[in-house]
Amino acid sequence: MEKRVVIHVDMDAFFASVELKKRPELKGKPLIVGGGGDPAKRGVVSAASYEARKFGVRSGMPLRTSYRLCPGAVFLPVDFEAYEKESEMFMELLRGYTDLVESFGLDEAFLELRVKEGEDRFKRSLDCARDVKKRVREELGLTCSVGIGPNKLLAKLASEMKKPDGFFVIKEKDVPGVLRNLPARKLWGVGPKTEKRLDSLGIRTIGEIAKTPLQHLVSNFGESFGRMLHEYSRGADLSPVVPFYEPGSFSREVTFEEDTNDIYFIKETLYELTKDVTERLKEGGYMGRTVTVKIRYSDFQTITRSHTFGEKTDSLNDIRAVALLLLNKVDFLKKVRLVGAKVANLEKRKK
DNA sequence: TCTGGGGTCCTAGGACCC
DNA sequence: TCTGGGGTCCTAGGACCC
Repeated sequence: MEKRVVIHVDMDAFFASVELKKRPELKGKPLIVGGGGDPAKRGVVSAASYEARKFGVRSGMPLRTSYRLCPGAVFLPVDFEAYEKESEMFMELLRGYTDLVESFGLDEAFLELRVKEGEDRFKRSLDCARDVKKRVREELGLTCSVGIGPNKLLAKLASEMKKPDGFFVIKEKDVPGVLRNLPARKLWGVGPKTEKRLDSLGIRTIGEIAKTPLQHLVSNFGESFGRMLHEYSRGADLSPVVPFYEPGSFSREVTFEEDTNDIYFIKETLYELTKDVTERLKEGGYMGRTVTVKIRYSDFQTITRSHTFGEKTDSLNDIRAVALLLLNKVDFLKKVRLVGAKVANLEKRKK
């Protein structure tokens, strides 16, 4: 019998660190990457250097807010191409250790190692993880945090523990001690909403979730999510490391610089978005069946309208025509801040 | 001070079929 | 007048991840 061990590698402040490689003279300064790089305009923080984080800047926060917290920061626009290039080198480096590498976004990956019965599971993973950190530093000039565990859930939790430049191992026997006092929010799948709902039930830590009877979780959170909370809070996770997923959808959306009720402008924008999505469809050799149009109003209310074709398609004409029909089903009593287009239900085109 | 963009998965209700 | 039970597909919305 083989056993597995999972390593999670998480690049530190990835976008910001790549920018520092491009502009070493900015080293030591607070650096905020987001949107078009103009903190007076709409956008959110994609990454902040640790110097900027000292001021309370966090990724996901509005750029304007980050400017208020840290007006002395250097603001830079997102340069996806640069990060994708760097990410590809990172993933390639990791694939040198095993075929079982699952990328998770541009800056994270899971590695799975298989070890024989009797062999110390963690010994080999420790050597591997140390080597990864060393080579990421030497060959990419970047630092990363690494976590090791018996599964993805615990490996990811471990890499979180000692950021930045961290290294941490969670074994099964450590689970009660390490997880017990962590806030519930740290658990995979627990976001702001679930955190609040748990709190209202008097549950604040992962240990408290683990002590809650399964039936109680299921009746409050549903069969699927309730069971998930029950298992994750005990450190249990059987999900495999999967090197490649077929995509399920392609989408593009834009937030306008200013809210608008100019229907022609919205239509024109939607046209461009469907064009982009269709191009990606064709490039990847996919066809889709479901087209969805998304509208976000100025009050942030977000609605979607979708249509499913009887046959899959990658025709710009079909997709555009349906997108416009769907747009007719939404009302424009309020101004619009975002419009989006998505094609889902993808299937690989037959050659 | 407002709140990006690209994804995944889940739920609930209705239509439709057997 | 009363009207099941199960399965599948579709739509719309929401939570969460990076």
